[in-house]
Amino acid sequence: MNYWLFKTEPDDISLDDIKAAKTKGLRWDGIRNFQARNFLRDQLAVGDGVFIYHSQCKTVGIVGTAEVTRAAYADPAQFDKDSKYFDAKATTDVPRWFCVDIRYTGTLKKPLLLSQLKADPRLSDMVLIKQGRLSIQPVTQQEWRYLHTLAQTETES
DNA sequence: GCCAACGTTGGC
DNA sequence: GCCAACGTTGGC
Repeated sequence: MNYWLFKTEPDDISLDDIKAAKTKGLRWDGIRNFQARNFLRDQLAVGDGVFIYHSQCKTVGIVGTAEVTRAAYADPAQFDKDSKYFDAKATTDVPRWFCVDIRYTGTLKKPLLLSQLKADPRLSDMVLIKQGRLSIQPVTQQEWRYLHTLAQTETES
C-alpha cells in the first residue's frame, strides 16, 4: 500500500467531479510527463491512497482523497488523433502513456493550503515542497498520516 | 499575465 | 553526448 498526490486544475477536473463519479470512479489520464508516467505505470496499485490537490486556482492545496481502483493501462487518448493528448510516437504494441482509475473517498474538512504546507517544518521533505512541477508524486506514510491529523478527513464512500 | 524552474528536443 | 533553445508547469 502506497500513497500519492495527484495534481489537477479544478477548472478541468475538480474534487467535486471525482465525487460526482461516485463508486464508478473516473479515469486519470492525460499524464504526459515521464517522471509522473513512471510512478503511474510502475508503482501505483489498486487500493493505494491518493491526495487530490488543486493547482492553478484561488485555493491551491490538498482538498480531498481518493483511491486507486484500477492499475496502469495504456491511455486511450494517445491513439486518438482528435485528442489533444494524441501522440504519433505511441503504438498499441508499445504505448508511451498510461492512466489509472480512481474513486472518491473523502473531502478534507479544511483544505490544506500550499502556503500552510510550505510553512510546516515537518513537511519540508515532501516532494510537493521540494519539486514544484510534478503532477503525480509519492507521499510517505508518515506524511499521509500527519496530513490527515492536520485535516481530519471526513470519510464517505 | 509574469516569470522561475525544469524537462525535452534537436543541432552539432 | 553536450548544451542552447524551447515549451510547459504552476505559484504568485
